[in-house]
Amino acid sequence: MYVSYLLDKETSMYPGSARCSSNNLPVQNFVSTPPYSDYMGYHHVPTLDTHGQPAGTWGSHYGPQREDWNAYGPGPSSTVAAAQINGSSPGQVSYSSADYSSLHPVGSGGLPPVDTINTQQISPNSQRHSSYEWMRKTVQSTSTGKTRTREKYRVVYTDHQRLELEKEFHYNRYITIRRKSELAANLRLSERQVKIWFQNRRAKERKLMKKKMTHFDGSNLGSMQSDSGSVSPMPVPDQQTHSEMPSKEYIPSPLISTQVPCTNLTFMDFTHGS
DNA sequence: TTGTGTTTTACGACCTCC
DNA sequence: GGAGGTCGTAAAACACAA
Repeated sequence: MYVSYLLDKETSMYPGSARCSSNNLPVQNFVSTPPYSDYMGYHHVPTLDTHGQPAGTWGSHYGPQREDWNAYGPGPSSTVAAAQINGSSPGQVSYSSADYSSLHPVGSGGLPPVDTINTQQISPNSQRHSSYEWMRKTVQSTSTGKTRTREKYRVVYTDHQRLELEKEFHYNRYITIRRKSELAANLRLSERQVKIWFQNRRAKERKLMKKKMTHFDGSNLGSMQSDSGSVSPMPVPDQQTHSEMPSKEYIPSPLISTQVPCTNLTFMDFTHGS
């Protein structure tokens, strides 16, 4: 299944990375336990607790929501860094998909003030996060002349954030407005970040499928062909027709297997529980 | 340690739909 | 017109070979 793939990927991808080594809990816990044995049949049931932890503290380890990070101050970056590296781990917490918004209304949860987080103290990557000086600077794109503030440019999501996003992605590749709002609130991300993450994730999937198709082109393409002879490994939404795009009131279907493509790398056994 | 390739966030341009 | 889609791309973050 993909989540285990993700986790395996994560552990192999960041064997000694700040993400893993600093989080202490999330990834290690995920991997050391049976790969989401209780997650195999992920159906978005409200009682789902992927970590065997009582849901209820979701998001408490994340800083304030970063929607546009109004002042572009040091807070958000240190927040994310803190979320990644703080001994308090997102992995300790879990959420119940359907009801976590009620459990954790936005802005609640006793989130620690961002400015109370000492990034130098908590970050093994302190060489990266220790100074705010670089954040104050503005990056000037040489080709376009566009400017971006560095702290705005890119943050690294925690393993936990990414895991939850992946889970949601497995449930449905197109997130509803409501779920986006819930997820954003509970992951301490902005809705925009969640939206963009899904966009990027779909792009990644298309890229992988394209890569796969080019691989099959030279080998056993025949096995990928449908009865009509057309190659349709996955229902890629047509940009022109948006045939796969959800309507604004799109209701996610629990029939994941009919919506989520199966590749040997990604979406496997998601509805079969083993 | 360093150079290089890949992945991950984030954005802009452009499109369709409501 | 706004929201959200894809596509292309920038650049940080990361992995890994030399």
